[in-house]
Amino acid sequence: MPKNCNFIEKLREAGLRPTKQRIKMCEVLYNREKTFHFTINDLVKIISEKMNEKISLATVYNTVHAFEKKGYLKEISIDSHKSYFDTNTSAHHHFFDEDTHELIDCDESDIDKINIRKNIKGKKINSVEVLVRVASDNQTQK
Amino acid sequence: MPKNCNFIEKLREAGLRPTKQRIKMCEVLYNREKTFHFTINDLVKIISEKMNEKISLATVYNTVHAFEKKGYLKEISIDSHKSYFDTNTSAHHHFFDEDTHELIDCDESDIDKINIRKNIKGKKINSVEVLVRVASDNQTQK
DNA sequence: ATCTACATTATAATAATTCTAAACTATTGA
DNA sequence: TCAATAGTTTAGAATTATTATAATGTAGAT
Repeated sequence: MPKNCNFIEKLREAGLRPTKQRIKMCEVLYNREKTFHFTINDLVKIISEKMNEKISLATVYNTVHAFEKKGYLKEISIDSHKSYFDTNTSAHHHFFDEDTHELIDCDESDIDKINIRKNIKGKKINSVEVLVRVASDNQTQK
Repeated sequence: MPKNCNFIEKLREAGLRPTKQRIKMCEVLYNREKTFHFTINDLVKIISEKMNEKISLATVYNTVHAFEKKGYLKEISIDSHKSYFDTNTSAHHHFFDEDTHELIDCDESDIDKINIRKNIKGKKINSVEVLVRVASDNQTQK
């Protein structure tokens, strides 16, 4: 399958030049079954492991932010010490595993629609997101 | 009112020595009507404005983290670029004003109880928190 | 093929936070 | 009351994450 053609298209649509580095990053981010959650560090590590050519750290930062601005990535705030990004850019909820520091997407069906009873005058709601923190249940360990 | 006695007690209860700096920080944080949301920078600024004696930046970091560990403060993740802390340490929801970068607590009554339909095996839920991002409603400006 | 605007790169700069080690202080108990 | 000691504060250094810079490289248009 000529997979890269899709990425070249995708980049062009956003007005981003399809450079070697950006296509490489698309492959890492979007050639996946499931949505992908990562930190910049994770991404640099994956790229430097998977790819033969090297990529500059600055390019990874630039490209992630360019993708974010174009709506190809979404930043998730869970932990003020780490910036997570998500390839699922729709509004959705998350589980966060406090043992492994892993993020898990929620399906629409996992959480009922949230009803907000309060209004802040002159303000409209941009998003409503739930974070469910989980950790190993030591009760079952016995 | 001998307000500081309470803070000395509060610190002792947590096994923290009631030093001048810690009592000072308690005054800034807890002599308030409403819960207080702040960044370390905010706090340093407030202390250096309100107090006559100076306090070291390292002490503010140390003390905030000590208070957090003892459950006197809670860290809130909204923005990966800023660490917010909250004097309300109970599990509760927030509005975040994207214009002013201000955090607002939700009352219990503002948001219906969240029903989580998904289970992650071997994991128990530690907390469920909602973040409602709001911004100025330009529709009404007209 | 050449030009131009945009990208990439290594490195420097900045910002936030943590570490270090010396000086200080609250508590303990003689 | 007065050391002893264990915890605390402090300034500044070190570390880490991120952004800026400026030179070089490259995609796309002519």
